[in-house]
Amino acid sequence: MTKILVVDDETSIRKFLKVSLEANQFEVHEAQNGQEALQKVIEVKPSLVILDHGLPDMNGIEVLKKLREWSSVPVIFLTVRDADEDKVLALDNGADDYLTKPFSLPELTARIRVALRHSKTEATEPVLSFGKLSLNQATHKVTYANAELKLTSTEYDLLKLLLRSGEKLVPHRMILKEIWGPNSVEHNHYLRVYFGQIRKKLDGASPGAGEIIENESGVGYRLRALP
Amino acid sequence: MTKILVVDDETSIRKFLKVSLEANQFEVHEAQNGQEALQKVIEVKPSLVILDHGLPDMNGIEVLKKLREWSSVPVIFLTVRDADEDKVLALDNGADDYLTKPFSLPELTARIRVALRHSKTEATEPVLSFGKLSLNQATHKVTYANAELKLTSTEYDLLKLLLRSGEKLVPHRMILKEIWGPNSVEHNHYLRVYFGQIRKKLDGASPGAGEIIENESGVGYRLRALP
DNA sequence: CCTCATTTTGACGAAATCTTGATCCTCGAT
DNA sequence: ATCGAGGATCAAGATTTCGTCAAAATGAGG
Repeated sequence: MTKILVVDDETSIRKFLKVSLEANQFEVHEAQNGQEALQKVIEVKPSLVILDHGLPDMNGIEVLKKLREWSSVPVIFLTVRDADEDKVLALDNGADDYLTKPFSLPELTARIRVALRHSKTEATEPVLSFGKLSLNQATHKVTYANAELKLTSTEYDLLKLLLRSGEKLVPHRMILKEIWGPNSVEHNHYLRVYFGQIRKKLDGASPGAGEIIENESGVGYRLRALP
Repeated sequence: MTKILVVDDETSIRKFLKVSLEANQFEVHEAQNGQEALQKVIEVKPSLVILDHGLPDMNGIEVLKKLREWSSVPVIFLTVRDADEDKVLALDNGADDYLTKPFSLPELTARIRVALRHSKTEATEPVLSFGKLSLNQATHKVTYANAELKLTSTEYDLLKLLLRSGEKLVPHRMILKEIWGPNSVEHNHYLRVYFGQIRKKLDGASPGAGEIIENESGVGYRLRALP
């Protein structure tokens, strides 16, 4: 569940946001002042922070500046102040959005979705691995024990499919449907040929490595942990 | 210079934004309707689009949806409408921000900076390089091992696209839609011709250098580290 | 209108990849 | 021990994708 940290000294506003956001499937954490806010970002690792401008110990901008020294978590300012300088200051210091109270809840949640959408695109782990086998989805390169394999795109897709399932068995028809489409569920022979080629290339990189691909007779294929 | 596309049917607003944004060191382009807007995004390749809600031919949301089918350029809605549903609709369909007229210019420029900061790619690095290959975005000059290449603008854009991706693989259709627009995703042949020309020019600068552009059959192209 | 650089198309051989069939192997059931 | 089903391996042909060259179209500038 996506975690949101709400930072505001007014209890009523915190409670209102907590209830409202939880109704939108977010996990809400709270902080009452700047010090606690910074602390909680470390503890909770929220996906987004909602920050009030006026806090008892330090103002929102100061909190934001401190935060930006080491964190890039999205921050939405939510405050009663509507002065231009405040907005510009907040936005230029790393805030991702700025909303003025009174605000509408639908708008807030929409803007939260925008901020989360932005941060999500940056962080997607492109590497799948199993034992000494590693597949990089960004570069489209596959290595076994650091030796690069030269695979065709179909071979690559097949290996990716197995890697996604870890050591779980993948049934014949599921592989066929996924790679060759629903009209090819019969062509069991493709699998023998292609996995044969992949095994040969694995052996080329490291003799014996081909055995990482295991067949369960009549059922399907899976990856198997090698010693 | 950072390019911004302003889409609005009212000439007065376009002129006002043009003057204001140019004072902030942006290069401003204009479109009066949705059709022209989509066209200009392809031609001009702006770093950001400012979109009005009400356009003569189609409304802003429709333009946004069409745009999002192939482009991830940041979009800021700028409109007289202040209804919640409009905001939520725009934001959830891929808009990055939503401002209601009358707006303050400092706030708009601050929000533009936020949006550009998010799209991070271009804004910062004036020089892209990979191995002995180097491309200067300020001067539009490309060199390999310090020898200058004379490239046409399309060749330059293609090389820039690969350089931005480093050694990541760039799929055919992504290159095509990025350079020639979404109606050309089928014209695979362009890539062969153009990369052929670029390779020849690279070889002219330093024999063998053409091999820095690598093809993954059926998938796409990428840069490859040369010994 | 002409010129020149560039883009778009077409054609064709080369290379890579896919499909198919033949043959041999393994293992459990009879 | 034999048989048969599913699996592995190999290689030839079919097909797709690439790289290359060059001719035709386009279009900006003189």
